[in-house]
Amino acid sequence: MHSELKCISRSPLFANLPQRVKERLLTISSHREFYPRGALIQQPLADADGMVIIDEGSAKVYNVAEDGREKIIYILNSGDIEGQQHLFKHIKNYNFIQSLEDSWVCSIKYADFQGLLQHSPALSLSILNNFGNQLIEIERNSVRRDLLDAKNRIMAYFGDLQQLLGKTKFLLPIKKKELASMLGITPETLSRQLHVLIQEKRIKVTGREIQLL
DNA sequence: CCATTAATAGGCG
DNA sequence: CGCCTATTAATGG
Repeated sequence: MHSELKCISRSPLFANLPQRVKERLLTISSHREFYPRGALIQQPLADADGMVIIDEGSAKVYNVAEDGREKIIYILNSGDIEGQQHLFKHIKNYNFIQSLEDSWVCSIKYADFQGLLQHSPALSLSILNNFGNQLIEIERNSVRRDLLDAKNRIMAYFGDLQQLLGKTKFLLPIKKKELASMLGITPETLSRQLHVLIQEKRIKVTGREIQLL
């Protein structure tokens, strides 16, 4: 058991699977490819018929509009997987995935993975739960975008981080430009609303460090 | 270091 | 609030 097994075990999605299933996963996954900061891990229409797992590092999943503006769909961190939706349907239009820092990435071919799914109820359940969680997150973001103004979207995001990290003081995991893209606002609006929030004594900002008051 | 990118500021619709 | 432009700050090679 070297880094290959860790690569899969590290992901919450696979961590609690029986040992033999993990071992099978190993045989169908490619192991720890290195992507330097800024490298494209996947791009649309590329022949990428696999799921990716971020072993170490982080990446952004995004699309670009005609005018070149990019919209971040979500951020992947260590242990996160992307692309499992294509397990059930082959869609040609993939998103861009770009590493945000030097990262190590594993991948699994759909066909292989599907075969394994049929033999492991535990793995199937694991995938279902992952789908559920992802759906909840997407719905929540969607509601926020529709119902909250920029300032409250920002605070809602900070609230998430607070809950996730258990701290009221934390570093933003991404650049403010990218945060703006995630929240569906412009960097200028983010900058301005942060100032408003500071003046309202609701937060304190030092570079990427956020302190909730 | 310098060059590029990110962040902020101000004006306007 | 988004878009545009100007200026400054941060980054990374």
